[in-house]
Amino acid sequence: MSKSHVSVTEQTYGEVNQLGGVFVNGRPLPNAIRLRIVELAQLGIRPCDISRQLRVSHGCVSKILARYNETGSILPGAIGGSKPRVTTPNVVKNIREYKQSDPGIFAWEIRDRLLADGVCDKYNVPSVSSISRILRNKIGNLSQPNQYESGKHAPAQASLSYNHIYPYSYPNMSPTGTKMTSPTAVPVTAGHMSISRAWPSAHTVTNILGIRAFMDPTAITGTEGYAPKMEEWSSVNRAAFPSAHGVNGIDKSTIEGDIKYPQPSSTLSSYVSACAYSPTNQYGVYSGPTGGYVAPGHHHWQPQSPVLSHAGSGMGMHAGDIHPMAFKHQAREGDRKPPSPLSKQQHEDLNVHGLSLSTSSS
DNA sequence: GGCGTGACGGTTGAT
DNA sequence: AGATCAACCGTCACG
Repeated sequence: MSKSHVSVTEQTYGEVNQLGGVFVNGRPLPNAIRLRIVELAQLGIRPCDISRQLRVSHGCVSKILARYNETGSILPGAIGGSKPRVTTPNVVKNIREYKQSDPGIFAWEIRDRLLADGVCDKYNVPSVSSISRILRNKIGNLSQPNQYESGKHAPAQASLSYNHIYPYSYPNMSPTGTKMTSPTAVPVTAGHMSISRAWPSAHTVTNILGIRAFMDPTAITGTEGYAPKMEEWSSVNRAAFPSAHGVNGIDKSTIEGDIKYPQPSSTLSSYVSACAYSPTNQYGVYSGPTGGYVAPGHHHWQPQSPVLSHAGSGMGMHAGDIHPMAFKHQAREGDRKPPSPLSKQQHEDLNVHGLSLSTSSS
């Protein structure tokens, strides 16, 4: 075990990997780092070099890049939670109706009917055993009304999605079953992430890396002083990413609606602050020594990369930028892992671990 | 030396 | 409120 605990105070914890990078076991790398990994890879930098420069294990780099190649997203998957229920009230209601109309119906027949009637689809149809359990536990004596129905039978309403009830919308789930935010569950926009960025010259990794926002607290103005939970944060970014397409004029229509939590229009400053961890952030582990990487005041990036420069990229950006290129083109949308369920606070301030990315080796 | 992959220990959030 | 479960995480080591 080369890992060593870094915690020096009760407020900071984390571990240092073999490369000297700080990470929080069990928690995703900051999106900024993830983004950096992808961006560096797009600049042609080898994964092994990215690994060394960012001090992220090569396995992680490989994983992030593979995920990006597969899904077009740099974002981590949804952590935690449980599988969505399939035995929704609507399903139970329909099962009861089937049972009432045909008391001798088999569970597998009910299952088929749920599919045939569009009450469920292949992703959320209950198993036969679940149906049997429903019949046994929830329906039982059909002569008795139950909680799900008080009077007339409502017709099977396949279109009655339980999105508003259940955070996961099966029809929107990826084949991998990754949970996806229901469109109606928590309207989200990512307008604040709709930023273009200038990217430094690819001539040197050092410049490319220029992670001032991580390194230089003075560059982090407007840090809210509160870092939301990582999942919230990542969910924000996850939700935010589609807007990048809007920036690219690819999928703007999908992001202009549901703006419920507009973010400051200053995408640069807001995102820089969002991506910079305050020293009192939740983990504290990425708020290590700063300033040694990019000299404050000398941070000015020019849009030079043909790969990563975009319209309106005149503004210098910091490491925390979520760049449109963080996603692949829309054609990838189909196989992207859907975003994780959005939860309560994720629309609030974006904060990313401050990074201890002292890259003196460069 | 670079890279893909699985085990591992950990976190998270819904149930 | 706490336990359980199943998702995910990044690191590490191996091939």
